Amino acid sequence: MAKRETSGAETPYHHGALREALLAATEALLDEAGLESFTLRECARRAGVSHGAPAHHFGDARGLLTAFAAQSFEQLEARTSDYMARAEQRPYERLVANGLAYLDHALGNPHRFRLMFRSDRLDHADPDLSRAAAAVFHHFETCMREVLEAAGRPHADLGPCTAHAWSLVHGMATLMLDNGMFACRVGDYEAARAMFLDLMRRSRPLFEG
Amino acid sequence: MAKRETSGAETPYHHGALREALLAATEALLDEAGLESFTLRECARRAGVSHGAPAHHFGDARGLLTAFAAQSFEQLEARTSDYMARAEQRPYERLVANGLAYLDHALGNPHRFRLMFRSDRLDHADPDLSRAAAAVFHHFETCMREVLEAAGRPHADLGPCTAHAWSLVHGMATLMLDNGMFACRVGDYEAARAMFLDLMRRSRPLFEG
DNA sequence: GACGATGACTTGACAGTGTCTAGTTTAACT
DNA sequence: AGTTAAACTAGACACTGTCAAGTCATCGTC
Repeated sequence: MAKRETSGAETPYHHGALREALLAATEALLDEAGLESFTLRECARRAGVSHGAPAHHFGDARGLLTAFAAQSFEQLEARTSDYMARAEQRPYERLVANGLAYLDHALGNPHRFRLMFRSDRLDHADPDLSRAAAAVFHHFETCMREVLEAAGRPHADLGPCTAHAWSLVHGMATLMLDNGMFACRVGDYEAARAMFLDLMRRSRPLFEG
Repeated sequence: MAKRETSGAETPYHHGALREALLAATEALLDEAGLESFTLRECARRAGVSHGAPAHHFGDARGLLTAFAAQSFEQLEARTSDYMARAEQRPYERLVANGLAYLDHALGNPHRFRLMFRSDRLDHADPDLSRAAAAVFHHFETCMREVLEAAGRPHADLGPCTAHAWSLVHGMATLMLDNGMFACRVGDYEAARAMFLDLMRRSRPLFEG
């Protein structure tokens, strides 16, 4: 080959922001066709780079997916903060807002949400990922703690109550995504949200005693 | 090639029970290394046939996985019946037994359980799969109906209560499998069962009013 | 300013995959 | 006995992830 392409400034050798470009391509690929049709090579193609380039930034496919999942957890965390800030500032309403953020994140970005819990494709030893995931959990736990304290319930209930609430919202989200059983198809946000709010209303005495 | 192998009865041309052999090989592969390292060709190898043989019985990889998932749902259904038969014959105890069967199935066969909800690898239009999955759900719903009736609660609560209980146990199972968050590692059955029983005890007033 | 060194990226190869097509073997049915 | 259809083999294709080796650009140092 001569030097590069004949024309001038297109496709410089150094991409400059390949890391971000690859993460963006991953997002596009996931949203379009899901994790199963995600391909490292296609990802490189979209970023306009050769198939071997991603290895330099992420090691292998698992590394790229792990980085993307960490980013997704951070987005969830941000959404959670946002919802809680907009909610009525009472403990239970804040908890509900937290759950709603979780649900909306799942239903709004199904493929991204599935990846976040696909332990077989992720490197759970990765510090970024585990930090981001733990942050989401701790946020949730903090909400629950406020609910229990306001209701004067013993601290010993925190673990079980957190497990209960988180299992509930996580189970709902995954069943809605991967099982048609709730008669609430993907995309039917309103029905899903209504169902969640109803369950949270019913569960209230469980947490507030 | 002469006719076949020189020796006599080994590897007859017609396998005789290839369908079952392939399903068994799938089970072995999943249990050993999970869905991600499952391979149609390796599966054929284990069954002692050529790589193209499975297509005749299952069409493609999705078809084989779908058939296996249907079988797994049937196993779950059988386990549920078993647990319920052994339980104390009171509505709530039967409901708890049902949930426990679900949990044990998930924790005892993590890869199989994950596959059952991997909608991207399954053909949900398959009648066997949808029938087997629906059977599990209806079994669950029937349990809940008995609880509500015994407690004299309105029929309108059936939907929400079923959704609640199923989300709870499904969420617990998946979070235990794909997230280390419950500090209850895979294999720590007793802690998981204890946690589930505790949550079901706490939730009792929610369902019995 | 020349110059190593180092990171960013390309290129080609390799083993492996799922699926397709065409061909071969066997059993079953007239 | 001869035909038909099912069960299975064998080879090809396009594609994948990863690896090794090479090329290109930039940056700090003399």
